[in-house]
Parts: sequence; C-alpha cells; structure tokens
Amino acid sequence: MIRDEIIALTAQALAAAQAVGDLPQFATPEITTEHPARPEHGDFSANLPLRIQGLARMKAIAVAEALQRHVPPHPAVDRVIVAPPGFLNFYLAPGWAAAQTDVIVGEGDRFAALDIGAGKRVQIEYVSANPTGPIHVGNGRGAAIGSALANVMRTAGYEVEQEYYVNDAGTQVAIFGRTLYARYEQLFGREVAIPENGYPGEYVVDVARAVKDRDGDRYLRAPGEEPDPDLGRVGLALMLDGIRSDLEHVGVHYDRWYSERSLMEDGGPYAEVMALLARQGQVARREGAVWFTSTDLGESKDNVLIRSDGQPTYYAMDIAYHYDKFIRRRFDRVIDIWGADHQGHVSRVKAAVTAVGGDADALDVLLYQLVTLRRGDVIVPLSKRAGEIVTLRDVVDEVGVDATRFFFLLAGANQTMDFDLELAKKQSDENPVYYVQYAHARIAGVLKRAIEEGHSAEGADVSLLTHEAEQTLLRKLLLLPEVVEKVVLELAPHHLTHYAQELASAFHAFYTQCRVIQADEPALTKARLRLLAATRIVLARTLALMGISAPDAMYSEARERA
RNA sequence: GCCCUCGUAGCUCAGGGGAUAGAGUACCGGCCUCCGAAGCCGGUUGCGCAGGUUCGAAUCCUGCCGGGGGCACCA
Repeated sequence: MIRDEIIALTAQALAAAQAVGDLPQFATPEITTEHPARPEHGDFSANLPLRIQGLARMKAIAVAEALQRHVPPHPAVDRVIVAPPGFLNFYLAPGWAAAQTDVIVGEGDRFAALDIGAGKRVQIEYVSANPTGPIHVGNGRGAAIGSALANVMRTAGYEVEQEYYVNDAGTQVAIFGRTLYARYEQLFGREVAIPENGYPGEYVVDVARAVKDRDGDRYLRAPGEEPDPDLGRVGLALMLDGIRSDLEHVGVHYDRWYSERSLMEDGGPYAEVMALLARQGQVARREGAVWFTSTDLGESKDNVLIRSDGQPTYYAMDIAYHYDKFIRRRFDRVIDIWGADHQGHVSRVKAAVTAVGGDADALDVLLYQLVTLRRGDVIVPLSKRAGEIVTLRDVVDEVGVDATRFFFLLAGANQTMDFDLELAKKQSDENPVYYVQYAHARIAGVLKRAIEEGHSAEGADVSLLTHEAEQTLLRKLLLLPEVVEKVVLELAPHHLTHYAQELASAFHAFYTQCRVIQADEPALTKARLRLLAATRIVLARTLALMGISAPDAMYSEARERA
C-alpha cells in the first residue's frame, strides 16, 4: 500500500543522508507516518526528524531539511515539504491518485487484500452463549464484532475458522432440563412449579410445547419422579436450532459448533489434559476437590478443576477446550471474544494454555463491554433470569439486520455502549448505515443511467479527475488497505464503520459538486464513471467486511408515504 | 479491600505521543428548471480533577473523583 512506500522513501532518505554525512550514523528507529488532520499539511506526514533530533544532535528542522534533500523521486509523490517544528510532509501526485482507480477496478474484490496473516490459521470463537436461553442483545454485540473481525482477517491473509462453543454440559444445562420438564408437565395439566433457580422465561414453555407437539407424552414420568434426561437433550437441541437460526438471520455463520460435552468423550481432550496436568504435578487434591495449582504459574490463586461432587468445573472444561485448540488442532492463533463479565477468566485461561504446552501469546481474548439496554429512560435488564428478555431477534425485527450490525460496530469493544430500543426504532430511517448505503445506491443509480444513455468508462482518461472533491474521494479510496490492517492489528472492527462514513461523506460531497453524466463532456464523463466504479467497489467491500448489504436502491418507506 | 476497564460537544461515539481535537444526532440558517434532498454547504457547544515524563500529552506514568465489570467447589 502507498503508506508503506512513503515509509520506504523516508528510510531511503535517511540512509542516503547518513551515507553522505548530512546526518550522523545511529540506529534507525521504526519509521511511521500519519495522515495530517489538516489537508494543507499533505497526505502523509513523517515525524522522524522530531524523533531523531536527539540522536542526530541537530535541530529537528535541520534534520528534516537534510532528509528532504535525499527523498528519492517517486511517481506517487508530487512534493515533500518541511514543516515546523520538524515534520516531513508528503503530497500525493493528483495524476497518480487518479490512476489508482484503474488499479482498484482491476483488483475488484481483491482490493485491500493483504498478506499480514501469511496463511496462518486463526480460530475465532465468539458468542458461545449458553443454549439455555435465546440470543440476546449483548450476544449480538459479540456476534457483530466476531463476524466482522473474521471477514477482515480473512481479507488480511489469515485462514479463518469461526467457532461457537456450545455449553451443553454442566449445572446450568441440568437446571434448564428440570425447568423444561416442569413446563412440560404443566402442559399435561400437572400443577408443578418450575425449580426455584430455574429459567422463568416464556421461551421454555415454547420449547416444551414444541416437544409435546412432536413427541407427545413420551418424556412424561410418574408425578414426583426425576425428569427424563433425554428431554433435556431434545430441548437443548431445539434451543440451539433457534440460536443458529437467529445468528444466520444476522449473517453470522460458523464453520463449527463445538460441543462442550464432546470434550468428555472417550479419547477426548478432557481426560487427556487432566492426565497431562497430573503428570506434570500441577494438580492437588484438597477438601475433597481437585485443584489446579496455578499459583505456581503466577496466578493469584489456585482454582478448582473437579468439584467434590465429582463434576468438572467450567474452568476444567475450558482448559480441555483450549488444549484442543492449541495442541490437537494446532491453530497458529486463537481469538476468544467474550463479554467483559468474563474478564477474571482471562489470566486463568492463559495460564492454563501455557501449562498444557500452548503459546499464551498466540491467544488473544477480546473483551467487549456489556451493552446497556434501555427503553427510553428505563433500564432493561439483560439477564436471562429476569422477567423481560429482549432478544437479538426482537431488535433485528425493529431496526433491521444492517442497522443492527452497524450499530454494534460503531463503538470500540472496550467502550460500554447504550442501546436505546426506542431511539433505535425512532431513528431507523436516520441511522448512519442508511447514509452509507445510500451512497452505494446513488452510485448504482448513476451507473445504471449511464448504461441506458450509452455512456461507458471505456478508455477513460482519469488524469481529468482534478477537482478537489474528486481528489478527496480518491484519497479516501486508498485508505481501505490501511483500515483493514488497523482492524487486524488492533482487533478493532469498529474502525470499519467510521471509515465507511468518511468514504460515503467524500462521495456525497463529490456527487453534489461534480455532475457525472454530461452529454457535452464525454471525456470527463468517462473519467468520472471510472471513479464511480472504483468507489462502488471500495464501498461494497467495506460494507461486505461489516456483513452489511450494499443495495443498488434504497427501500423507501418514507418516500412511499410522501 | 484488591484487579480490569471507561470518563472527549446537550446526547451517542471516534481519535490512544504530534501541527488549529472530529463525526453523527440535536439546534439555527442556506441549497432541488440538472445523475435519487435518506443528500450538500455554513454556524453553535468539549478532553473528570491534580501532579509528573516529553521538543510535544486527550493519548504515557502516579494519585484522587465518578461509572461499569470481576475477585465461587457459577458459567
């Protein structure tokens, strides 16, 4: 990408200046550039002179001037200017920027594809919500982040596998089974209460009804008897179908649904990893339980692996799961995306990964802050155990898939986020996603009209793209590779939404100022059609990375009403 | 009490060592004989507080204040 070429030019200038003695010799620090906030400061700015003024024992301005003399010529660079207090500012050549439209159109869907990943296998596990309840709003945030990150990392050259860890074992599942059985019994007229710590949600009744409609009373036992464990499994499978369908509905697809229960199977990771830890002397039996002696690894405390009732803890299962990720399946990188309420779990899992022979540095745990859900001024509890449950499906039905995903990607994962359902509903027509999609629809509209009127970009002379609005738009197009890189390096897909808005804004400004189709300006028309084609590709790419559609026409409820 | 995280415009959020801190929304005022006005242009408002490091701090460090999360033989 062009930014790397600017960096290379700066490095070459430094080496050349040192070679002829304009600058003294010293170890070269890492060279970076940034995009100046003000356009008059150029397209790229290097602060190298400021950073090495001490090493060079010269004033930053003098260093900058020395570097400036040695920057090799480059077709992309129009000029290099020294600016106080010691910046080296690069200005792109307008003709070169315009010519990039040909590159973009030529690369098409491959534009902004990078090779940071170098084919490394990365596993991204996200959502992984308990199948004891429907997918709710908080899970939706994890879904949007994980899915977008997977898209971007694939574009950046990683081989990505997306996975959902299904918690189909353990205490909560057992409680769900008992709740379901109580609901099931109720459907047959028995006056039983759901368990005290059970799941009060109506969806459990729906599941019970679905089972009854399909299988009748085959899971019914004599009053007072323990529930049939098969009922729990059947119920869980139905819940999972719902979860899968809710996620598919918002465009989230997994390569694999990994069953927690399967960890326990014969020859499975659980037995193997427990034996490994025992062999390494990292377990201890105390107070009837089996502990992982993680304090030896720098953890603040030991943790229970097997409870005194013989049941493995969630932590033990998670160790087995990560053993499977790192040792058995040998992923080069593993990214877990969790709600911030799992924050305390991070260092424990990393310690365990190290203990079982994995590389803890290859594990990134991306925590997203919980979503505060509101209806106006009223806080809606997200907990599945509380009365009102607002599902992801509810939100999507109200504001649409595209707006939901865009909204979740608007804030950085570390930022707590407000999701006001009333506002989201009210603003559905003004959501920023429509601003971005509208840009795409406008382009599609013009291109369609151009074809109808017999125009094409064939043989376009893009050097005619000299208007300020055209040049601004061109520069935005060239930014996508940098955005992709930033998202990957920071594991921060929210940069996509902000870029998308900037790009759309640059396009709308261009559209207003520069008429594309002009019968009496055939050459300019061709050039602008080429610019439109390139813009459309970049915009569609950006939307696709976010998992948002790029419509050729906007659905127009507002216009139909008008 | 200890650990993590966040305090940026009225509101929702970017920016996370650079040059005059941005966007959306809200509010005010302009712009359709012309490719879609779900658009464009202009105006108003801000880095929680106090020290420190640096040529330069919204950004890094320390303390304080405030919000959220965590510190189970829960997941």
